[in-house]
Amino acid sequence: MPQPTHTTEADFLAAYSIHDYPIPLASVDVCIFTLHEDHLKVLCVKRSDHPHKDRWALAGGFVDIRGDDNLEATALRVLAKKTGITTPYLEQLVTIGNNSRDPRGWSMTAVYFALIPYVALPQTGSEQSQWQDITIALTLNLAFDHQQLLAMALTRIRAKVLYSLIPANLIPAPFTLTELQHAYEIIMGYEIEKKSFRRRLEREQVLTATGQSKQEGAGRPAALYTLKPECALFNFKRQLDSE
Amino acid sequence: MPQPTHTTEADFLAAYSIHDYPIPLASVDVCIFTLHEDHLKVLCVKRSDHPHKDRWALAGGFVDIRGDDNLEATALRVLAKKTGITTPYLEQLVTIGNNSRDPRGWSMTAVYFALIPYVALPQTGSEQSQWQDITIALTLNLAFDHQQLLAMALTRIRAKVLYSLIPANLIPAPFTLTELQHAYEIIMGYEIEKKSFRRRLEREQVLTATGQSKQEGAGRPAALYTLKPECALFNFKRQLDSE
DNA sequence: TCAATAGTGTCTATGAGACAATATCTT
DNA sequence: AAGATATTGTCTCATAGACACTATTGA
Repeated sequence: MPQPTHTTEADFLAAYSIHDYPIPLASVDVCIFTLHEDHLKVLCVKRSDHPHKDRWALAGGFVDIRGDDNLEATALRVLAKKTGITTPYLEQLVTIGNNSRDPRGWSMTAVYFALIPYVALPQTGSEQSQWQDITIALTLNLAFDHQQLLAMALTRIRAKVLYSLIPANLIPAPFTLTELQHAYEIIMGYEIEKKSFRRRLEREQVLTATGQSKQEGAGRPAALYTLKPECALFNFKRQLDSE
Repeated sequence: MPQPTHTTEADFLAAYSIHDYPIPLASVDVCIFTLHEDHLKVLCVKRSDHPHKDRWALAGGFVDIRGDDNLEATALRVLAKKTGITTPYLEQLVTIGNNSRDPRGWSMTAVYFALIPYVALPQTGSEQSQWQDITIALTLNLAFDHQQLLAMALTRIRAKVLYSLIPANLIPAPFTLTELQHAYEIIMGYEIEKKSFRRRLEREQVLTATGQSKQEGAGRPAALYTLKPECALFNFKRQLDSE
């Protein structure tokens, strides 16, 4: 790709056009997770248009370089459109770029995952979106490479659950310690020791007691807590047993 | 962005042009690390052209959608061009996309870091590349947002050194346990206990003894090992103390 | 009082840190 | 033998798991 030589940067930029070279499509896909009725769910969208019309897919969209200040803004726009939620836990998972994932051409997608407390989905626009149980979603033959992206997101979440506080982002606050532990157990797929679980939280002082309590049927009321905002990204140094 | 409706996917794709919408520039940047003379070094390139002409930068380049099968191929191409190395440890770090990082326009870059044993740099082409000591590199006022990218790469590596085998990728194989431990210590910035270090390696059986040994001046010869290929991505469950 | 749920006490097991002791080289 | 470097033995400490025990509520 030979280029003329320019004396100043301004000179160079004035002559520069991105259309001199073909460039990839740029998109963002978001695995939006929540917990509902004792199951981990992911938001799936029924595609209303080509390509892969009428197949289920993850939430996603092209980067709008006029409207989106940055990649995260694209992710938040996609998320807000589908769920109405504007302050999720949002983490970049991976970026995939190749010529085979999208029939429209060489495509580069930044994949994020978002964790939110359950909300009923507003059905906006022509695309139908739905919370799908994870085990179901993995059998839906999702569009593009979304099956693999979802699998990667699950792998990441199941790794992080062992040493982070991410499940706190999947349930409404305030929550009881039992509710929080239950969120961990649903993601992990097995039960953990109540005492170990509480000891870690206590030792690291990552929760705030609201002073309120909540009663589950009969039995002693449980204290309610919130996650300290400054501890949202806290990582324990030692992991829980991986079964 | 209104679009006509198409009956079939083939119909849709035939009418599709990526130039209907403006899209970001797509690039890959690579923090190439090595260990040399008891220091962690990063490969820096003196930019021979605008923008940021004559400033130091990380290795990087635009995605070539005709030549690169995928993003990793772009990273490997950049790496091979600068170092001649084709089989590095290569890990995706983060992807940054915004309108401010590159004066040429909205730019999306997938950032990788590569870990390689030291090699003298072939000086190919017009751009001068050099191994820079990390502490120096952080003061070079790198081009674009490369200062931040380098800082992120360092953060990632210093986190992973506590529970992974990544330092083994920075030294030539085979290596002695003392050499490997030294690689860890350079990255960590403090010394660790020989016994703990060796115990972990022994317990997890992640190294292969070559049967050879190597003598460092006077003193007992040290056994030589290589990293088992299938353990390249092994993670210890517990971390070393973070000082 | 009993059932149910929340919360605690405490013993064991694992694996990291500390550091002393032993082994195998060169000079 | 002395000095240097490699390798191992073993005690201590921190933290997770197991599990029994106590606490507080409604019926």
